[in-house]
Amino acid sequence: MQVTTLCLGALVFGDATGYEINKMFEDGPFSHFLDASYGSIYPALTRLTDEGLVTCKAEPQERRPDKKIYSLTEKGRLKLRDALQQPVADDKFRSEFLFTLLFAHLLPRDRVRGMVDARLAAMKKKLAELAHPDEEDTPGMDFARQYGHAVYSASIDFLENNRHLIEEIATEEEAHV
Amino acid sequence: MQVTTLCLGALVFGDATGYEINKMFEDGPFSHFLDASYGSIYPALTRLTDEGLVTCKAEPQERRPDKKIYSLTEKGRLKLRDALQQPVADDKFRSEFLFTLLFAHLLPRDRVRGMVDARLAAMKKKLAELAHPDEEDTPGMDFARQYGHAVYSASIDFLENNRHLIEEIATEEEAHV
DNA sequence: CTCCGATATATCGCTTCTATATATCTTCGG
DNA sequence: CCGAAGATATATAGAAGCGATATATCGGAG
Repeated sequence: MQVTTLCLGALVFGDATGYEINKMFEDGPFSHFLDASYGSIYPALTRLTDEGLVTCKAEPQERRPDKKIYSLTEKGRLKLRDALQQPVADDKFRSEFLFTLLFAHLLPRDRVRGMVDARLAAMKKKLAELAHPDEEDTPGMDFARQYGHAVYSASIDFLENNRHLIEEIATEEEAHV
Repeated sequence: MQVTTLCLGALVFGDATGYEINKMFEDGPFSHFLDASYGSIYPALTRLTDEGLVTCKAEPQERRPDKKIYSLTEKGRLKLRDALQQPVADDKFRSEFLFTLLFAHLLPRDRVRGMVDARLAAMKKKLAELAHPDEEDTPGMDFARQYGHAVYSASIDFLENNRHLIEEIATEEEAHV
């Protein structure tokens, strides 16, 4: 799924600037299961404008470059609906954390403990973000939020209950003292 | 984390060809939480060889190009150990499935049902792969396997218990008949 | 006995990420 | 009341990596 499609999707929720679309991926509703950055968003918006799938209204601003507000066209709406009917790629999970733990036996125990602590903290933060429904959320967002909450809960439980297994494997450094 | 580091890690488990390393990402022990492809693996192995972090032994084969077997050097082993002490990137989860469901209200109900069925099937397949410990697995692999099992179990449970929420939102097509 | 999938190496083109440059406004602590 | 830091906003260069493809052979299914 290309960034152009993701941008069309973002604009379904209302007109937005490139900056605002970026925020949706960074902090906003998409942040938990998608990512895209300026380097792909701005070129994508240009391409979409060329193809007539979005329109761009430049709003003049004093002492700064124009704010470019993008809106979905009817053609863009149809294109999105079409794209959403195409087969989706498998969910992908990427974890340098788990990769590193494959080599726990090569690492000092403190390093392993620190990594587990950091990951737990990060996941608990995410869990808190996902804990409460937002009244502005669409039903789809609410579903995604609950899904995320369930998965993070399970991850945290597993890590808390099983961290000793991996920490035992790490090399004990205290012998060096 | 660069592909070079991932390749160093792959070679800790034994000498291998580029083809075999690719399989580790596609089917093997890394497949559940990492990905890399020929386009990055082969160039990475060349770079690692140039830097003396791995050695390459060409094994002549009849009627085909030589099989190039890569081995970790002591220098490479140290480099890996060093790389594993660097801060790891956050885990990343990418789901076009959840993205598409954000627009469930724009999609025919059959499409949504089909997507959920497909995702459940894919996750159950993954769960089955992760269900049983392999005697050849290292402790780190076993930990990752159990982690994956816990997360997939939770995902499947959530989807089975809550799929009606998203399916109700989809547009009912039967009215058109 | 043919065709397909696995084995095996390798590269090209395109997409996309990371980091950075530029410029202004707001907010908040000292 | 000032200065620093962070938010707003656009945009691109450079590096990295994915997906597809090309080449070639072998074993097994049908």
